[in-house]
Amino acid sequence: MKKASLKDIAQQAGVSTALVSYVLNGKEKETRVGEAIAQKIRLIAKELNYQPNHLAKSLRSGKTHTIGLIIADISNPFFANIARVVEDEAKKNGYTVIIGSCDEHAEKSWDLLNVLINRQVDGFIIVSCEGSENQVHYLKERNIPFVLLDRHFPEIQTDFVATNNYKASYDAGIHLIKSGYSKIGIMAYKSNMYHMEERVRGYKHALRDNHIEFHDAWLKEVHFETMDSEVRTAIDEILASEQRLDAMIFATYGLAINALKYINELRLKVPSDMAIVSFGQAEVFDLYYCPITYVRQPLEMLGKTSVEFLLKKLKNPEEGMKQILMEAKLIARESSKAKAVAAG
Amino acid sequence: MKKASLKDIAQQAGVSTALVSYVLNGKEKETRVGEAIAQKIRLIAKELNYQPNHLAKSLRSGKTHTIGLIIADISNPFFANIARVVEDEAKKNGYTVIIGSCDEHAEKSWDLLNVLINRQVDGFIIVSCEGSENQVHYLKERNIPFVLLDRHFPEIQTDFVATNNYKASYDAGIHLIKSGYSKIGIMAYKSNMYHMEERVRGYKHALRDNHIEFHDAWLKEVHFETMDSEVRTAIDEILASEQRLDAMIFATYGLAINALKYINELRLKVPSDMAIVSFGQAEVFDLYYCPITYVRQPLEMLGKTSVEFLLKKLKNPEEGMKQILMEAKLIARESSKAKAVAAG
DNA sequence: ATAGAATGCTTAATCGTTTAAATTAAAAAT
DNA sequence: ATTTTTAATTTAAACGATTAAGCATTCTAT
Repeated sequence: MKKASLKDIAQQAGVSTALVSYVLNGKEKETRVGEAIAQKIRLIAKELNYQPNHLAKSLRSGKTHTIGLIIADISNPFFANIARVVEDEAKKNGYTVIIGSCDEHAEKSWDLLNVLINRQVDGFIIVSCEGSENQVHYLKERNIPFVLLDRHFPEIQTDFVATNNYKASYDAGIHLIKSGYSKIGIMAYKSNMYHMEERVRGYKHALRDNHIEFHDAWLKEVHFETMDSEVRTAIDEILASEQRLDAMIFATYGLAINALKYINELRLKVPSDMAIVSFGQAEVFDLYYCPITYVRQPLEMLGKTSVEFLLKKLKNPEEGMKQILMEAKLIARESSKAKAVAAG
Repeated sequence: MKKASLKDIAQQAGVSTALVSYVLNGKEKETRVGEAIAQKIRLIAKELNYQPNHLAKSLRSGKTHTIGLIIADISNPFFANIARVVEDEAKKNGYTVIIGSCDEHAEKSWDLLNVLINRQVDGFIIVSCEGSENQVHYLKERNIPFVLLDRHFPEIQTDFVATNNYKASYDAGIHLIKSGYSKIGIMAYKSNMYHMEERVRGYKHALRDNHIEFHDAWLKEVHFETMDSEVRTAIDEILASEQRLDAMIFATYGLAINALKYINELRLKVPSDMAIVSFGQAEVFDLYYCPITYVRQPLEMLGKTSVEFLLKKLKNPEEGMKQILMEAKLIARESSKAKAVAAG
């Protein structure tokens, strides 16, 4: 049994497709369709289990009610969760989301962008990866609506929804200092992306404001692709140095996971051998023998707001630029508890 | 600047859209397009950065090159990962995947099904939830191609790709018994889904084959929606009973996570207080103070094969029914290590 | 020279909708 | 008895692509 189309209904009802379209779209009033014929049309539609063809609708209207979501790394649970939020929120508004992960590769991101543009998505929500500025410019030029999520480029004027990473990292530093730690390192991705730089900057300022001198060796930058080995090397270096750190901030979930694995192998104890605060959030942090203190980003709000911004823009393309920085919250757990000797 | 269409190219080249279509689809030979004009068309297409409109193509061809993937619970990392595999594999073959999670609700699954059918997906890959048999029948009647993934209904003849859950669970039981445990419980979802029943059956047979009497109190069934509290109650009961269990099998990842959280709260030690084997896989199991023994399902193969089956069916709808059961592998870790007194 | 084949291109229908404009018929106003 | 309004419906173009069929040319063979 083939799918029923407007035509089929029209034939059965003995009317033109226009009438059917009007009735089924609730425009009977404006277009003055007779009550009797309207009833008949609705009945036949139900009988044939009519389902409109989205392709045809979209082709005609130029709107697909589809959002392209490009995520820098879907294997990161933070992003996976944010994707869920975006999907749910979009669905609530009658939009479908097509998700793609570029795995932190600008090239892949570019491919995705094109595939999704071909698929006629109405707009994009993008967690940008390094080196994708040109793509942002492209979207602006082509006048394709989009919102940057979680990461943005301060030098490009765009809509965005992101976390105040500077503040989050600053808070993490302050928290460790207040808990009695003073030799505090940070591990981050080697990257010139703004959100990463902000995390390092916040950490540095926390030290500075507490008259702790920052040493270059305290900042460990590793490459995303070769994280596995570089994290180990970095931790080896930290342990070998005379200035033995007593606490570390991990700027991302992935770094923390890799580091924790290695720390376990080395039989180091958290927090006595090393206190830890990490960005990102996941069940792992709860179930680790020593629950990990982490920076909780307003995941739900980030996702929802990004959808909200985009949909507003889709409804009214003239809408002004929307930018928002949301505050993260430090969730203190065992992994950063006050040093025995220090003040509680 | 608006998107260029075939018409735009045709106008610039001073030819009909037919020629442009032929050239850009590589049919110049069959349709005998002049070499000079073909060159010109290709050049103009490049200049205008022509991107074909998928909607129009699909409307015409009846093929969207889109697969609907309905997942029972995307918050389960096993499913999240399998979704990734499906997506990657589909992309390799030029297909886009639209993912939806029904959160184990048949009703939601039904909605998703309809939304995706409206979107004209070419076929489905489905991780079914309880009570969705009617949906499977519907797809069969409507002759819409689909493959069931991970879960299937033995009483309905369909294509499917799944794990041999009976064997996996049997192996888990044997492993615990060989490691010296004898009072072995299992926690599962209260469900009459086949995959769940098979897991319980496999466990029971492992006991039987080793002359261990199964007690009803050893099987704890909890509801998916109220898992949080019911898992706790179940564990409380186990601890309170005179027949104190020394090992447990968790039939799903979600159950294991909830149980481990509670076990931690109770300060029980794994495996000395209770050995554990769990289905599912995730980083948590690695980073837990005592790495968790788990059943590794052939995630990659499951995902890839399901795509393969579906695409074959799309290419040739007359293709015969394909069913496959894949073997899981038990990954032994600390959480089920041999009891001190028992044989190593 | 001329039928027939080969070549190169256009026409027009089609997929399933939407919607402005045209048409017709009936009712109301003159 | 006309004209004007109002109501109810149809027509047809459009969205952007594909493709079978048709129409001119030019070339080849008789």
